[in-house]
Amino acid sequence: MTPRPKPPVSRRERPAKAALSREGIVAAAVAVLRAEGLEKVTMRRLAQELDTGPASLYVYVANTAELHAAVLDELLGEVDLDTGGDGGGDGDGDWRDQLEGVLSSYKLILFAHPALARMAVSARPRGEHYLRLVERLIALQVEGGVPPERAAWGVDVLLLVATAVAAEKSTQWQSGDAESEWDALTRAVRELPASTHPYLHALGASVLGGSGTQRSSWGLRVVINGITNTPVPGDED
Amino acid sequence: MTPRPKPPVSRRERPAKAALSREGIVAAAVAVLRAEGLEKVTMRRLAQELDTGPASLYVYVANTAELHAAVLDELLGEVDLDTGGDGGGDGDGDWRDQLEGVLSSYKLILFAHPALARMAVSARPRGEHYLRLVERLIALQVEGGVPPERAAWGVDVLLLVATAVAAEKSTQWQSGDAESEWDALTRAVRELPASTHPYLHALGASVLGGSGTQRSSWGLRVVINGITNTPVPGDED
DNA sequence: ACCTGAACACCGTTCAAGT
DNA sequence: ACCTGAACACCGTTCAAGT
Repeated sequence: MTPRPKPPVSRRERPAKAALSREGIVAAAVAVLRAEGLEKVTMRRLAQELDTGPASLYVYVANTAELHAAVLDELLGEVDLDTGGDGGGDGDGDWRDQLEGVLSSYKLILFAHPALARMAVSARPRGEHYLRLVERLIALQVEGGVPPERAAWGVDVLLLVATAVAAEKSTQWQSGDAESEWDALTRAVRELPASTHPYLHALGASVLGGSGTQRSSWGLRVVINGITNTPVPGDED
Repeated sequence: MTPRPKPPVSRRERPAKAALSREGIVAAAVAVLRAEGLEKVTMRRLAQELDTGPASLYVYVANTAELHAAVLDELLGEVDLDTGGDGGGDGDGDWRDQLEGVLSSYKLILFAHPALARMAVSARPRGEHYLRLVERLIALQVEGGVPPERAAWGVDVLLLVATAVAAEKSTQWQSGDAESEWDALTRAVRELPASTHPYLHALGASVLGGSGTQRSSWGLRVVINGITNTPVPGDED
């Protein structure tokens, strides 16, 4: 709680006054992200971190949004593409489990960075690590028997759900008053008159985003099952 | 393109110097939202609109996030809960169509307000209009034969997808250079080597969020079909 | 080319002081 | 109680000027 001023991040990575470069800027951004969160990854703060003025960064980076996107792609390099399923070397675990595994690895990264997940929902990344992930997700589906075009549509929904779940859950734990907020919601929903809101009255606040992990993995399975059961306009399964 | 200063929104609704109130603040916020977008719905701007200082608003509203949430719930009052299906009076159109109809009405509102959709992904609303929508979505599922508890979990995923699709699509059209951005992405994906990215190479950029309406309604059907095919931990269908 | 100081046009939120 | 002026501590981005 003591708000004493923090020292600049990672003095070691910046020995003297290194020349500016896109890579350097992104690296500094990742460092600040890890240490203090995306809110602090601002042009002004980064400039300070790199011993220059904010204007200088605009030579290498178009704007803040582009910078944040680059940061996300950097982190996406850590997604484990070969997890899930039987985990053995011959790689024929159930493709659904593997799909879930990869997406869980993706979610884990976003869980650690709420604000990044939020960003990813609206501004779809397109960096190399992201494309690698997309390729893998399509491959797993096709190996599982999903027609390629449907798999291509499917990857959109899969990533959408995984990203949105991360964006949602993460902000839930973030605000300190999570406990009392939840109590308040529970009470409010339970007090809804059964006459106008029979289901909410009966089911209670558990409706609105309950127990985390279980629900979110159910959500992924819903999408996977949905994909295998829903032909796109061109195919008939 | 001429950036001449805009006059205050809706001079008529604010005849003299009305007393402050939560309702008044939210109403002013909605007016500014409609006229200039959520980015302009700031404490300072609203204070100016209401002829006072920003500090005064904090008597009625905890912070900017809470204000934005209230604005969203206000708009959600316009969701059409009885659309889709056969549209006739006896109301027994297919429940899936009705579900799609209601969610489309929800999406339409979010499409008009990109920034609001973005917000809704991470900070789930809990206002009265939102709860009405949730109740309706559960009811439609249960009428269609989905076990109540599963329907409760399902409504989460349905709203997640609808909201995220709106958040995503809307920001896509927003940036003026949408056309050239899209071309650039297409080229980049097509140029990926077939050796490392066989599927992306073959399928092209259409993978990453193609033709809008068709895809997003497919996404909703995927979730609906997924729900009917995926039992939750407690039930066996 | 690349880099920068300084400025423009904003933010959210708090707090002591007033009514 | 309710309201406010003024301040604190920030933002992104541009642009003319320098090297």
